[in-house]
Amino acid sequence: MDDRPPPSDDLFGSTGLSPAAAPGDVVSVLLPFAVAEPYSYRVPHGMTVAPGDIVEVPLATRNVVGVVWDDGPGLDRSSNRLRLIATRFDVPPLPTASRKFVDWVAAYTLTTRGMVLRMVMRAPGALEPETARPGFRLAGPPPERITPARQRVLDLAADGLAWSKSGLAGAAGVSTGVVDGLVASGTLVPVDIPPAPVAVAPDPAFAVAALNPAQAEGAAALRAVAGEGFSVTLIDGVTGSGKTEVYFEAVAEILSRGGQVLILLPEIALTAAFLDRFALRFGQRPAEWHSDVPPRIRERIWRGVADGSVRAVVGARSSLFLPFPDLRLIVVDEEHDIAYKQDDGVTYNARDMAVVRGQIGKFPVVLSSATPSIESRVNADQGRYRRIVLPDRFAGALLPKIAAVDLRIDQPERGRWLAPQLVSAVAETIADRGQALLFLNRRGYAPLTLCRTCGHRFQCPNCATWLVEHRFRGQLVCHHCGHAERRPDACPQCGNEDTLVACGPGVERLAEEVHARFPDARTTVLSSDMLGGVQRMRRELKAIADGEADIIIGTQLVAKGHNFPLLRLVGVVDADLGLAHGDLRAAERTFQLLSQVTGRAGRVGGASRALLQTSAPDHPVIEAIVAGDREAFYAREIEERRIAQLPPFARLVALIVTGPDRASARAHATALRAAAPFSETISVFGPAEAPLAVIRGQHRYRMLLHAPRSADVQAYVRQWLGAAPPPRGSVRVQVDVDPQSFM
DNA sequence: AGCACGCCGACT
DNA sequence: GTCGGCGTGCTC
Repeated sequence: MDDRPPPSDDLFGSTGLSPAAAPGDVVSVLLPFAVAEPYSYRVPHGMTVAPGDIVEVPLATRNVVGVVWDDGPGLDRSSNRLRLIATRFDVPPLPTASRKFVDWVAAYTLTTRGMVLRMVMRAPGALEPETARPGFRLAGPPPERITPARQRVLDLAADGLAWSKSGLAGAAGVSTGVVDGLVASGTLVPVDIPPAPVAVAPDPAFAVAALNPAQAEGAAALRAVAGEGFSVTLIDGVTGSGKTEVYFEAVAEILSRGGQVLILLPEIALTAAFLDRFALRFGQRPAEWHSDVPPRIRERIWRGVADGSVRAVVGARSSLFLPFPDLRLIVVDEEHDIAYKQDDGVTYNARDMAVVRGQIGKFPVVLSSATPSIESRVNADQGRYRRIVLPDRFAGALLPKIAAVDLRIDQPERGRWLAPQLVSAVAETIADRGQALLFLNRRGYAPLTLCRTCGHRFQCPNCATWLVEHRFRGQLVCHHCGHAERRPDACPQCGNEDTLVACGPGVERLAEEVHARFPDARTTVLSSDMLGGVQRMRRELKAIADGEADIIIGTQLVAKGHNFPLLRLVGVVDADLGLAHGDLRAAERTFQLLSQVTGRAGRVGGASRALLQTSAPDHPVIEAIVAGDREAFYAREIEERRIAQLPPFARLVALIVTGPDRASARAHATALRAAAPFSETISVFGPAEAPLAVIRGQHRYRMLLHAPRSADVQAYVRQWLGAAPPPRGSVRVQVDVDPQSFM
């Protein structure tokens, strides 16, 4: 996102304060699913409603939850057939800012407002009043017969507080029958236990951090903008420079003024450690919001956010849609991360939408990254965003020395993946009691399995992809749809045994080589498909931090935020991996990933180094990483984007046509292309079969729309889709505004 | 989102 | 010959 116009009221029609609607009046109600527009309902006797009120309305044969919207009545057919609102929930109304945000996101992403509202209404139970838990309190006369068990219960209940039955029995070491007996005798009386608060207000003064001069300057700048309406600030500092401490000061400022804050993180896996870090600074954990939070807790957080009692939320991109009545700051951590752009039914980029939410709510937005996205960097360079640069590593930690290993000269042996130079570096490091990290962004054992006799390759039955061998599990797995099959002993095509060969390396295969080369080293493999889930992962990370491993082998996830204090060497096994396909952001992503993973080394004390195995040591991305010259990378990449008129110097929209067979997808894509309106400035490319031609049995064709920054691409696409024949059968058209990838 | 309506395989 | 699979379409 960049300089596109701020959300303006005329985008949504009437947004002025609508008066409460009285019985007999007709109001618009937006429903949380893919209906195009709000429906009209009549307000029944004895009820008044206003925009934002959450209501239950009849729809066909059942009742559904919806939100009274700001639109005027939209139905022109005889209004005496309108149905009545069934109930109005006794919960705070959805704030005006949230409603404007829903409208804006829908208009920008070209989805229906209902689909966006669905992302707001993701805690259905939150609308019911919170049920108090039944409990008991000491109040009545002592029982006629006193026993040792009864006495223990009474001693505990003497505090006069409300106890749950099981809690009281458990603490007294008796069965719940003893408690029942005391209830029967009237000694204990039933009371409601009020629900525990889902999050305690953080204390902005709990543990104020000691900041270095650069951090202090940044923190002061952020505190200054904290009350000044909308702005965007990019905190740009290398890994370990203390960006979090700086934006925590902005968080503290807002908390001390009584506002709500939201911190977005790209990955759920990172939140646990982050919550602890937040608690160290603010004395309390913030509320946590992502898809793995259990439904009960989700409901309570949703309610707490809506009533203003939850003051700080840390969450995934979906937390942008929580019903904050008084949000005054959003921080987007690791703002460059592509995890912010995804499909939750609506294709949106949470970083960009956070900026929009700030514009609507008139509060500051902070973007933080060691490797900012090209978009954010350009916005900062052109003065649209404030930029805070943190140049140094904190507490004297040094940046690692980085060198390339030229695989054309220093070749690994056949069937091996580590070049002699990297092998000796690992040997030296572990001999010296340091840890070595080998990074390979490929899960499993081998990315392709083929038959040496007949050439058969194992392909996914649902996708146009090769199956990846996972040897520990004995399976061949598709990384796109999850299809898994047992790895056979014989080739399914020619029937020959012992003829299947694995091609290329994955982390499992790399581990095999490491075990062979360093049989005495303690080796750990970290991969997102690791058995044992989050718990196991947390244990492994702690074990590594405690020095219980010598060599760590990992995929992408080791690059992200985890701190390995003993790490002395990072080896990137295939630095060229991300540069292979001609994606728009291939160079940017590779730069970011390599910066992050090499930044794992030497965070605290001690000399450290990183080695990048590459067949293209003179590639600009590799050169920039080796030279430690971020600015060279940014300057060059920004200039290339400008010359090629690619984002952020132009706008792109992808249209993806999917169908159950190649012919139907292709036919509709062709028909759609023919309907594209003529434009002097907007060009449409394609359709072409997508690089991933089939996913989950869906055949895919892509078109790409290219427009100048000033163009209203949404209006163009809306007109285009309106002019095109509607897709028939199970053909679908997916619109992706600002696509991140061309796959 | 649900729920009904509508056209093609395995059963009492 | 029916029961029912879920593909498609509609709900103020």
